[in-house]
Amino acid sequence: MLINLDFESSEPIYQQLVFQIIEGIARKDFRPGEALPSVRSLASDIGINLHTVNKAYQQLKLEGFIQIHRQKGVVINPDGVPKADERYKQQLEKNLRPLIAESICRDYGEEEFLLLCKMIYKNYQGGRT
Amino acid sequence: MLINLDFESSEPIYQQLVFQIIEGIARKDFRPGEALPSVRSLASDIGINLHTVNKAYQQLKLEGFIQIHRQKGVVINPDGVPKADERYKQQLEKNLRPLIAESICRDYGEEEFLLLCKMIYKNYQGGRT
Amino acid sequence: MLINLDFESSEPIYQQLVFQIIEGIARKDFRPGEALPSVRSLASDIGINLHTVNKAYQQLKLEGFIQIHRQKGVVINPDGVPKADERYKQQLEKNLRPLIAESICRDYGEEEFLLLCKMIYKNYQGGRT
Amino acid sequence: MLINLDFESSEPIYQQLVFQIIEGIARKDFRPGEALPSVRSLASDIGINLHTVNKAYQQLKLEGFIQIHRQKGVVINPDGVPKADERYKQQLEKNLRPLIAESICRDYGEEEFLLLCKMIYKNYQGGRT
DNA sequence: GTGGTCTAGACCACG
DNA sequence: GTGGTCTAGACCACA
Repeated sequence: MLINLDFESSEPIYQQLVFQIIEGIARKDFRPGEALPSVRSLASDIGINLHTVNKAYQQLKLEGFIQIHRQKGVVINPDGVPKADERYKQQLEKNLRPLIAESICRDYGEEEFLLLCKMIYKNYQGGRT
Repeated sequence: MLINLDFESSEPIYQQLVFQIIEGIARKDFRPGEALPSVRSLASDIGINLHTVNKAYQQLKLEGFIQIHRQKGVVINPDGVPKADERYKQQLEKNLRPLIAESICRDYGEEEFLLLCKMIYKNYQGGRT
Repeated sequence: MLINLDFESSEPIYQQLVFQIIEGIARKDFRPGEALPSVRSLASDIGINLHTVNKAYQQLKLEGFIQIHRQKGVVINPDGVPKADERYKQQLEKNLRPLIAESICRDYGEEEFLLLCKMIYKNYQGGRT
Repeated sequence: MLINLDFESSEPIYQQLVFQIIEGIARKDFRPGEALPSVRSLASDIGINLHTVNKAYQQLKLEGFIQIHRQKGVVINPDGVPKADERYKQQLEKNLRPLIAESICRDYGEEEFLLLCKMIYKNYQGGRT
């Protein structure tokens, strides 16, 4: 399990961790039902506090990515991640708008932008490396 | 000038302000060379702290969107916004990755995603409303 | 004997087990004097730890629902469950208060609430299914 | 603001706190838009750690009871608490079932049970004392 | 001064 | 051994 944190970044560590795990799921490094390391072991592995890991796990649980079983530890949601609903789409649009607005200002054309997206998509769909 | 702030959001107010102005430029509500309200007047207009407006303006200046002159006040950069450079593209990709990774997890297909982007592009290119 | 456990729930398994058995008594699936499976057999039936079943049985014994005999095994209390006493009523009120307070906040009216209670009562009094 | 915590109870302090505030809203001690004490001041007032108060506030925020404004502090949701939805009703039923099942076992009749509920309802609707 | 984040260390319930 | 809870103390971004 590869976790790549940037301790210099202003992005909270727990959020970076959340994203790294989501990325792992997208890349199919983690399959539904697969176990994740315990709070403690992951924390010591990457050298951060267990509460930080716990916060990331709690958020992933809230969003339906993982399940936390008492004492059995943490597993990727065996039923798969909840599908995109209306709320998610609105959130996604809200997140995309600033990126696109700035791209327009900087003359970064629509074609280039879409190409970049496709490139990232392809990057994930390469599957387990 | 329409400024739409969400005081309940976890997004800092100064960042919301930064984005609203960038959006205005993208939508061509603000043209190069056009004047923006002074820190004081904008702050009192939307009922927020001077420092908050100032922080937003400073960031916009740093990124080349505006110029701040002691006498002439604040104007949209007459030379236009700096074009997208390599650094910007990397930053953009870094911002897009989490959005795309989560979309994949949620079965929100590439086509839909690209369609959403196009819609937002079209939305901005409608021009001055 | 139908036992329905939710291993993802934050409610401890032994408490779920306790409640399932209480529910069985309320529904008259279990009659006074009737035998319950031994700790061992129940544990292996539902695939949980011996200690977990034991903890549930101990709690049921403490509250007077069952009797545990070294030889005869576990039986539903032949004298019936102890009647509601003052202590029980206070406990019940303490448990109901949060539910009712939240219902009020959420505009879930008293009539609806009482109707829901009646429905649950009726549901149990249907008798052995 | 009266907060009554039982430090002996097995119920987590933060949950007791959550309930006390919900109770305050139900009793109309707290009106929509009204400010709540800051995390720090409430923590020192009742002699607990600020993180414990924070956890309670975060949960109340998640459930829509309060809003947390950056730096402006905490206020009761001005739009009122979200109405009871289907999910809430199911949760409520799930919480009521064990209470009712045990009542049936203990010969605590339906009439008495409903009377107790009504009593609690009346108790809250007395309004601000 | 406010909430957000992170660290550190401790105890407990659970299985 | 696991997650859940609580405490304590620190720094930072925000307004």
